[in-house]
Amino acid sequence: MTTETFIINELKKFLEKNEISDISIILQKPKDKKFGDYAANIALQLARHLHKKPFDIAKDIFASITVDTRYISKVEIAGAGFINFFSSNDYLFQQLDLLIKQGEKFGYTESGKGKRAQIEFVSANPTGPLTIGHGRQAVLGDTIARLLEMIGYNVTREYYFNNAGRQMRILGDSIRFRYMELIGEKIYFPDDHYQGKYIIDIARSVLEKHGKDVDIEDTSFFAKIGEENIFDDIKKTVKRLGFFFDVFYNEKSLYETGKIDSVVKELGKKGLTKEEDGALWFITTKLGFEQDRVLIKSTGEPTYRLPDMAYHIEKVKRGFDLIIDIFGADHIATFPDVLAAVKALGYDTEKIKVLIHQFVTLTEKGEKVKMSTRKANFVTLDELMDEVGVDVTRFFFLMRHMNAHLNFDLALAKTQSDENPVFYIQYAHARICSISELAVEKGIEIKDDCDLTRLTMPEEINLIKYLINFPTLIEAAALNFEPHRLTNYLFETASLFHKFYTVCRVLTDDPTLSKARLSLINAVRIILANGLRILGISAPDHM
RNA sequence: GCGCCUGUAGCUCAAUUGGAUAGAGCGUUGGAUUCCGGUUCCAAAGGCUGGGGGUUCGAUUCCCUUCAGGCGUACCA
Repeated sequence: MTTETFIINELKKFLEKNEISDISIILQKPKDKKFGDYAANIALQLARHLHKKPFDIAKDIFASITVDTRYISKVEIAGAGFINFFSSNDYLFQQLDLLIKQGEKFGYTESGKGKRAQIEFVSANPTGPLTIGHGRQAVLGDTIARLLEMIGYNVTREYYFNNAGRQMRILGDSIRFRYMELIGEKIYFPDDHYQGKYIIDIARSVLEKHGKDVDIEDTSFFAKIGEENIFDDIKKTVKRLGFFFDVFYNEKSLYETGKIDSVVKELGKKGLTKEEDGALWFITTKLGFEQDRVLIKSTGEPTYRLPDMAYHIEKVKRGFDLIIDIFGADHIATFPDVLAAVKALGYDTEKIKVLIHQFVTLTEKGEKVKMSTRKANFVTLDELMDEVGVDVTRFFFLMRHMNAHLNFDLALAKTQSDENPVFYIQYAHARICSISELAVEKGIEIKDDCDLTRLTMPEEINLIKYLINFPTLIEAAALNFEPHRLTNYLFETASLFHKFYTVCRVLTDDPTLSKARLSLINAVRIILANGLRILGISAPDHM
């Protein structure tokens, strides 16, 4: 049992005794230490209910609580009627011991055990290298997947793509024109085609591999080679970021298996489609939307919407307990009607969570840099990693709430300075490793003779309290899909460690104290390493 | 016009999902090292949480309104 469940049980007893049922007990962790380690606002909640002053209710509750020193050391009433609980040191030491024994396993929980999650992200069509915008999404998606794995989920990382249609024709033509240019033909390169240098590189590779006799009218040949090249690069970029996709889902397969047709038919049966101006429309106005949407253009080509519906139906059918879509803010309007169709056809959309992240604003020397694949004045994800490294790239993308615009100051990111929090955290890890090595040199070894009760300084106790909260934090970050909580937590952990370090010497003349402190910093190292692992960031022994 | 997101210290951002005196980093100013890694630590200054109403014991958080910025508002994806 944890202190938290102990306190909740005590409060429940009070509620049962007074036959109160419609109140949920919420324990908070006060920011200010003088308010204890856990605070209950239950008396304030009950005030209206019982028509009594909160403070008087708090007094009644206070009287009913037994102080079990295995969990708590004291209870206080404060303010208008908060009840504050203080953890006992016995409990802290026991949890610290558990942390050290579990080591790299510490932080795993089981609330998602046996459940399967699918998370779809990046899903960029193969028309160019991944940009910084994709980078934010890639890192967010992978880290959310890692967090879900921490709480027991089995996670499928999925990439959905479309290698047909207008965009691919433009890609094919872009390469074709560059190829013609290379073999000495005079060409006009249209403004709305892909301008990037990578197109010329691909054209050159076509020339090297296939010579000068390629059919220069065959757009689809060039498109196919372009797709292969670009996908190879995308996969390399993703690998470099530190993960891989389990599934690349080709939109085309939805046509081949008849799933697209079946969506059209089913929507038709429900009376949700109509033909107008040669196109087939989805009558979204029947479902409460402002305007109807085109499903199949008058040219006979479907819009993105139709395969998206079929794809999401497939996701539900595949039996996942949790389905996550990550989109950039520019796709904000594209999913409500897709989900509405899925729902209208009788599939459970409750399991689908759509996460929207805001854009990355790239600034260089105070000037905004506009990103566009078509125009090619973008900075690619690879270029960014070349400049600042994988660790900094990942951390920067994760440290902000995804709803907030991310201001990526390229100049600042390029300077690998101490302004960067990732170095601060890694430095703490390296410093601990260094101390531990020195301890070994001095012949100080911890076996089973470590007396944690020697840890009594406020800096030590604060550190322990913060460390043992790690599993709770992971759980919250995972369930809310908020990786930035973990970056903040690790920064704070490093900070508490550095504060401890300046006040408490680890290797002293007192062998039992030294061993206790060595255990403590080992616990810090475990937390930093486990946390960084979840973020996909290295935890170096030396820097 | 309408929809979604955002607005918190000079700058970049937090705030335990409605809690107690709104916190960090950078920057500014001033300090700390005979000793385990100074890429560290301590302190000071800096705020009407964009403005105005409301809901209640209590609001940065929820509701209304207004202002500012971003993204959408396609027979592009």
